[in-house]
Amino acid sequence: MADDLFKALADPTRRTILDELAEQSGQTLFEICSRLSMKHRLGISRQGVSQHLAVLEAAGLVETRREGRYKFHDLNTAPLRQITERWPAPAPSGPEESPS
Amino acid sequence: MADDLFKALADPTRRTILDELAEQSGQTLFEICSRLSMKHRLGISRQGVSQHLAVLEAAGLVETRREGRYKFHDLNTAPLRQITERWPAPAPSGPEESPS
DNA sequence: AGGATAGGCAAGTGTCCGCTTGCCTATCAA
DNA sequence: TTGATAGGCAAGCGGACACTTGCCTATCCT
Repeated sequence: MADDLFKALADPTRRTILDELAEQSGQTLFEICSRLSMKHRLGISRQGVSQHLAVLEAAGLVETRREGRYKFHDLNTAPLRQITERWPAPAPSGPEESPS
Repeated sequence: MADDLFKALADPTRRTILDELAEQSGQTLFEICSRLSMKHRLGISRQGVSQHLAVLEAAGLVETRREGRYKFHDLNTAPLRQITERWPAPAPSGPEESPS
């Protein structure tokens, strides 16, 4: 379950894709391809990007909607919360309200 | 930079180690080894765990302090923040104070 | 219909990485 | 000093994964 999330985040190209979708949501596969190529100088094939998107979708980080022959991709940051929830920041050492 | 962080989180055994250090900080290599073996039924060699700890330390997620022949390991959750900072939650759609 | 565009499936390849094995160093106790 | 404990270094192996290539399906436009 969480395995898919961390595996998806492990690849730098996939993280760049998330960056692009954060900047502009609803991009198609070809748009993402050209952005990776132009902005980030990433020489990667269309199928490579498609496979990355599949991994991101399996992790719940990307959601897709189909319209005709277009498939739009949207970022979903919700799964990222379980990371900081799993290893929460330590309780502050200063004086605190006792919640008992 | 962030590369080390995500790579460190990518492995399930390393995430379990973080769990153990979150539960009890300041464990030695041998303590972590026996916990992985007993609690989690993970058959892994001492060197395997040692290598995992090195990766976690390179990512800043684990800090170590040496005392005599013992080396204690502590969890540091601070690097996790850059994840949620990189892809922040979308602005709420409800009525909001205009910050202009 | 037919071409063009947007995307998908599957097999093959090279590389990185998790893990083990074997040996070495350092600190402590008897 | 000798043995035991805690940890480190380096080479080697096997599997997972990112990426490519080649071909196929679906939708749109003229």
